[in-house]
Amino acid sequence: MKDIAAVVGVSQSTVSRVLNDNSAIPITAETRQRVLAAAARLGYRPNPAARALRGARTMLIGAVVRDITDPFFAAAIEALCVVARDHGYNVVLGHAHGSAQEAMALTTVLESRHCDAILLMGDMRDQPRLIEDLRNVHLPVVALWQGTRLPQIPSVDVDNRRAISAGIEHLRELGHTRIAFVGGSRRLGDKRQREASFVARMRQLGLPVPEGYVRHVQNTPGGGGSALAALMQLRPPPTAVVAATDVIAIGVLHAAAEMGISVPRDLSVIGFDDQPLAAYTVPPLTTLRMPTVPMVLAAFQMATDAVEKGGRTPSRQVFQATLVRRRSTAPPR
Amino acid sequence: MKDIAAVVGVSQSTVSRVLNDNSAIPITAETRQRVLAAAARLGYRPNPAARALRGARTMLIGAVVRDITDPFFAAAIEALCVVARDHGYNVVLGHAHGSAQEAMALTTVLESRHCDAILLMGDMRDQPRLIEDLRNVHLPVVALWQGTRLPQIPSVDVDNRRAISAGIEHLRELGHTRIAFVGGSRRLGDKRQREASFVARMRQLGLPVPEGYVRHVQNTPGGGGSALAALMQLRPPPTAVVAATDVIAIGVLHAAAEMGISVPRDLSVIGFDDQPLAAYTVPPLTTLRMPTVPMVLAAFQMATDAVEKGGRTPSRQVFQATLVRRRSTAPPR
DNA sequence: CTGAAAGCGCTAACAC
DNA sequence: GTGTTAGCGCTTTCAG
Repeated sequence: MKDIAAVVGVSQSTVSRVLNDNSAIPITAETRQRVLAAAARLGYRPNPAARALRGARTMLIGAVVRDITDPFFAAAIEALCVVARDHGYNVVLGHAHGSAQEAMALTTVLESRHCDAILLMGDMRDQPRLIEDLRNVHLPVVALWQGTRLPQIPSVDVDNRRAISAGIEHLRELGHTRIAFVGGSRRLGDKRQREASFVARMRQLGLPVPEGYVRHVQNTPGGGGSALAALMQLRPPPTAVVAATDVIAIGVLHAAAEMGISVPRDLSVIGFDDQPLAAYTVPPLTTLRMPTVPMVLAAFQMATDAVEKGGRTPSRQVFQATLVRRRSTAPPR
Repeated sequence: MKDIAAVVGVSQSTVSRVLNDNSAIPITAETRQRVLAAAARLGYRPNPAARALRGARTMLIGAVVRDITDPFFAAAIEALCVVARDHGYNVVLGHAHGSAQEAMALTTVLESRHCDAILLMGDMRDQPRLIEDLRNVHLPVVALWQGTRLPQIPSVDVDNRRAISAGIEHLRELGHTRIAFVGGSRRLGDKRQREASFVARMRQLGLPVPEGYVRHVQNTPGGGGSALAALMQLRPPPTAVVAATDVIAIGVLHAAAEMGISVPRDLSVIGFDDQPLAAYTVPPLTTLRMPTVPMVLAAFQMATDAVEKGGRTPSRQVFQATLVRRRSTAPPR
């Protein structure tokens, strides 16, 4: 910028004013043109670091995500990228994979001072240090799919209770009574809520939840597969499975095919999320659709509002999931 | 930092030296302790902007990705996150989705001055402006899966020719001769190379490539489905399909099931990438495994080496894909 | 309307 | 061993 000031023969401050379109301070049209021309010619690019130093926003939003492998979160991140870019922001990715590297999470957070705000995607309660750090950092933080209320942190969640109820209702209408649930191994966030909701709702409807009908596995297709293997040993085995996520449901579908169990004839399967591939499984997966884009948008706006207004307004938005009927569910034999 | 200097009663530079573990300049153990204590008490966090202003690295690496929806790229980004964090870096996501918003790509790049280096993931040739910008920016750029040699830009690629040959070879050993190919709609990067390799190799083996046996569709499951529908109208229809990506292959599997075509009995399908879900499709997908993690690591190291050494060393690394035999391929009827 | 100058938080010569 | 000082690139009063 100094260079361009020198070339044009004006002061740096004038250049700054032109380049920032500072409407409060009028500039001669001619000066403006000369500056603009010189800037273009010299290939001037503002240095964000210097701007940031002056207290300007970095236009970066941090996303701390539990597990990027999960296609559901991948889709969420994509949504965030789009939303962010539409608002002139870019996204910085952190991830809090495995509590072993918890110490490293610290670094992630420290580095995140680059950002104007932070989005927590997924439950981070097993990373107390991270949350502690976040509380100290003087940045807006919004929790998405935290699945549990974190004091002082505004959050955007899905109504797991109603969603799971809708899933059970669908199966019940088809005539199922022996319904199993496959949830996450660590009892975290949404998965924990879904499991609790499942048990509560089944009881409420007077449906049995026999020993072994609620399983905890890793949130992977492999996890879903091993859960199904175990479920099919039970006497009597379930005629339907509600999976806590589509990833698990995909594993159930896969394992069923391997075991020669026909879906939906011998077994109905419901997933949760409606991730992009859910419509293309064999058979297509009936699932509870997460309104991912609206949720991400809401979280983003809560975050940027907080950046602009400065204040932290602990609030909470809850979205509803909707049942998508495809062909992995049918009446029991 | 000024505060902590004031509290301890030493100069700012001393504080800086302690906090940066500057071993060249010795500090009294006692002073160090006092500084550290004060820093902890005051909850001091270094301001990265100020550091960056001094010319220090931002420890951010930019990833410009073609399409984050693609689970393959999602996996690649995850790999990058892990690699980056192991080296103290964070990842900034840009994306160049659709050439309509090409102008916006400019912004992405401008913003990317935050970063120490940039990784291009996927072919960006349809975004000439982006590439132009990148050339002007004085940052190390490494292209991953560019699928085409970009002048002056070091790249990491997979050997599409050999991979596709291995796929064809596998089908030929099983006894297939009527083999179709489903590739990307825009003739870009890897997908283009794979298609060209397919045609070349088939000719070389003296196998027919009838009219309509090479299809161009969107890189989505839906694309794979519509391609299969078209292929099955052909007389004679193919007995095997080589898909340019697993995403397309998943769509083919799905469509086959819908159409009552049994895989692998009536049709063999080969994918490309071995994305996480490929092992859990119904039936499990035979595919050409991309060595994603080594490739990402290589690209990351090329980028950071360039950051450290300062020089741009145009170079190119090529990795081999390996055939993973699962159950979507079998001898033709 | 434009210029001069201070300062954002930090580092690195250089001096003591 | 520690303090002083200048300056990274930019914005922003405050004077002209």
